[in-house]
Amino acid sequence: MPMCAEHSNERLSRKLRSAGLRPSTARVHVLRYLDRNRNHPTVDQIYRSLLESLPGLSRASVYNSLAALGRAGLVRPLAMDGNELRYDSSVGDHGHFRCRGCGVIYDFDLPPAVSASAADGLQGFQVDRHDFLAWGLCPGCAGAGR
Amino acid sequence: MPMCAEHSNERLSRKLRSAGLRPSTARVHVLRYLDRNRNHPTVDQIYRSLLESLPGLSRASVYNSLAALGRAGLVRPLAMDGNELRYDSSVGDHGHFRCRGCGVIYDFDLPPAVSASAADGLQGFQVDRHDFLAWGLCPGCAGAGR
DNA sequence: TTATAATTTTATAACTATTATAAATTATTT
DNA sequence: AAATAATTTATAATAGTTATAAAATTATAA
Repeated sequence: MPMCAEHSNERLSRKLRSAGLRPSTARVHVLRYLDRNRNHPTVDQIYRSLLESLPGLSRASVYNSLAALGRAGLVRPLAMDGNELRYDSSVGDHGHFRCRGCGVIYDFDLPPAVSASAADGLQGFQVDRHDFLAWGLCPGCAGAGR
Repeated sequence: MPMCAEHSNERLSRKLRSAGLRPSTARVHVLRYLDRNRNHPTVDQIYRSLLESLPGLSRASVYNSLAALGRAGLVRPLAMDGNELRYDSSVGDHGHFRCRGCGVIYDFDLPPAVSASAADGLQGFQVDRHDFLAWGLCPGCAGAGR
């Protein structure tokens, strides 16, 4: 049974090219990692994981790739606290909830009306991107009484 | 005509006490600064400005004060990019828009329905706080054709 | 009021995430 | 295949934040 790595690479390369980006090794791997890991990883998590299959990969290259992917709209950054930046490959309209108990960041659906009516308060502004962020306790941690 | 500095201090001290915080010099000054500067200042901006009237003030003290004020719900942190943290003394429900042209962060009203219906997607979650963030170009910068 | 305890601040150092730089490499174009 | 442009690497520098211990302040109790 053949591995489909080449096919997957081809698909990702095409995705990068059609977004106007060269499909460099680092970019393909970063994009694939984010496609497969929908848990909003930090830059460090991405770097450490890719390093196993790409010895010699540099942190700067991961930062560069993420910045390029972000500019192209293929991924989006997520800053829920001041320090570390996380990345999300789900580009569709959804919000983010961070649990202060377990630290997990959950995606949640935004009714289309939310984004639309938020825009009502932004007449005359040109909105490139938006996000609805919430903090608190997830059902599990709330039940555990934290 | 008398200055009202003492009155102002008294008011802020009471505000701190009723929030369960000791009205230390640093906290009073940080809170007053945020009350008067609604432009979402960075920690560094707060520190540098207070240093003029409070020589000897340390950065750590500003960080400590802001953390205490944040826990008490008197101010709220705002992270619109990965690096620097800003603070907002408007605790009411509103969103934030950052212009990539001039860098200004604008407040905008959120129709009450927005927060309510966003909560629909968070059944079972206990939401402590939330924020609607948007990025793009403000009317002025959009007009200037950036 | 004085003594005691708890909290807060200061000064400093350490840490972490990110950005900048220049040389080497890689990909694209001619 | 050679030339050009873009990307990556390795390293250093920067910036923002957190940790630590001693000193100072504030609150509580005698």
